[in-house]
Amino acid sequence: MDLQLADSRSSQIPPVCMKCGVRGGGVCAALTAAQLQELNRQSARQRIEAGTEVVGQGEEIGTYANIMQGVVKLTKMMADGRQQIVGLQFAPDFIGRPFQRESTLSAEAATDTEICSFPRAVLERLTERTPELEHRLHCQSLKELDDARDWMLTLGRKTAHEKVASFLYLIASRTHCGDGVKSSFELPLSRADIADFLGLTIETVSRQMTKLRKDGTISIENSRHVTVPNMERLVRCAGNE
Amino acid sequence: MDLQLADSRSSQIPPVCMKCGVRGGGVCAALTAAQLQELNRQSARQRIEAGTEVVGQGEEIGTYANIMQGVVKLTKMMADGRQQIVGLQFAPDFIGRPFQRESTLSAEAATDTEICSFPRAVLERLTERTPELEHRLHCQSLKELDDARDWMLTLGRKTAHEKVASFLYLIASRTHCGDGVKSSFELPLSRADIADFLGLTIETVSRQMTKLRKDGTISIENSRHVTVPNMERLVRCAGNE
DNA sequence: CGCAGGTTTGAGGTAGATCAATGTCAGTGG
DNA sequence: CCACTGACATTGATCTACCTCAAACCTGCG
Repeated sequence: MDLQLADSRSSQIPPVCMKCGVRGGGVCAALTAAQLQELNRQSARQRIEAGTEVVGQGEEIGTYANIMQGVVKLTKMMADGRQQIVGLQFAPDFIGRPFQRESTLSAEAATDTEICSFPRAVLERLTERTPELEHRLHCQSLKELDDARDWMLTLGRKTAHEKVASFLYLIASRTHCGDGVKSSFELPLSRADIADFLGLTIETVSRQMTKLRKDGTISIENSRHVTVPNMERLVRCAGNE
Repeated sequence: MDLQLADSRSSQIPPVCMKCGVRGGGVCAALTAAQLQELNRQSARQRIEAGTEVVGQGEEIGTYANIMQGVVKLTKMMADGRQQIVGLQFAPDFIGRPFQRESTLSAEAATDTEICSFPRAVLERLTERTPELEHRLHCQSLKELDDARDWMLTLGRKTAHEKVASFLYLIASRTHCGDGVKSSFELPLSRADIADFLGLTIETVSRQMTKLRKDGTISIENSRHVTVPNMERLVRCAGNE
């Protein structure tokens, strides 16, 4: 034990962690009360406005973070400005690429977001001592890898129609309010972001959305709010049969 | 120590492992001699012909494996037969998705391949006891994730010309024979596979290859053997500036 | 009201798909 | 040695899904 504090408070879970809605689901669940104390001493809850960058492509990684609320998009950009969203993260996901000094992508808040961030070094120290923490991080990496590969199939082999349906299905399943048949939700992304996620243009996204609306597959309350009367039908449109 | 054997031989690295060319680079490097013994008792070296499936999409995962030689492609298939390669693995990569019963993709030998395979349960038992092993697996997952995300940019935002150049560059860098300027290599994939990797058709791949040849960016000895006189030029074609 | 940011709609062009033919090369058997 | 076969690759002609460019349309806001 290289923890200096040994009084009774050191074994209490910090109040902010007690209140944290995502502690059970996030990587913090792997930590003891004492470790949470240690982490907590160097972490900061932050509100981040939509559109703000958390880490930049090519920048040194200074901090990691947990998402407490909101949606964060991971994007890659080419030298000429073409852009691709390569991942969407929701609470209680962990943001950051362990074991690497420089980020190969940029992380940006898609919606107004709350994160709990802490210095790189603190997490790495904890990871070395806590196999369960590395296990949690590993599981998250594997989940992200599964997501990425699913999306590669979408990007490489689906039509624009199927891509847009796949996207709506993805958001519906992450936001999961509804009864399994019907579903209604806010889109966390603008049309431009959706286009960057699907490898399409804004116009094509828009056209496919109106096509799905005219089909009756979805209805659009306003450009950000969508409801799906019959989920199975959307799944069929997405090509997942 | 729940290891039963305690004689001197139990602390020797098994002969087959001593001869193994990839032990240093693969996940086995995390294991003690005793653990290698344990793993070795249940593992099998296998030669696998090009085109043979190792695990199938939707099948239960029975075994994991290390690639000793050759190239393995990871593919996803839609219900109607459309297909996408979502990853290429080279020696000494580990094949398998830890902590999951059923495979969401299929792994198939792209070239004639040698693997060292072992039952799922053995690896999982070792992982629980050996944080260093999980760390190695974690690092491999992260590397695969980086690769997947790089490729998402390629799939979503690059032109057919750039895609083919990116593929050639990828193979050149993995095969790394050459001096950094010039490079010459065997393609481990048929035109059909390349098309499935790039989200294109065979015909488009072929046309872009001949275009690159007529440019002088590459020369094609035979359909499988390519040489790149100037690597930087290929990189420029790939859109990586 | 007018203006700005995001979204939709329209007209026309093009990269890449599709369909079909031809070419190449390693076997195989006469 | 040369014809025949089958798998794979290239080439050509046409078609279409998606892009590009341009205009109109919200919705909120000073």
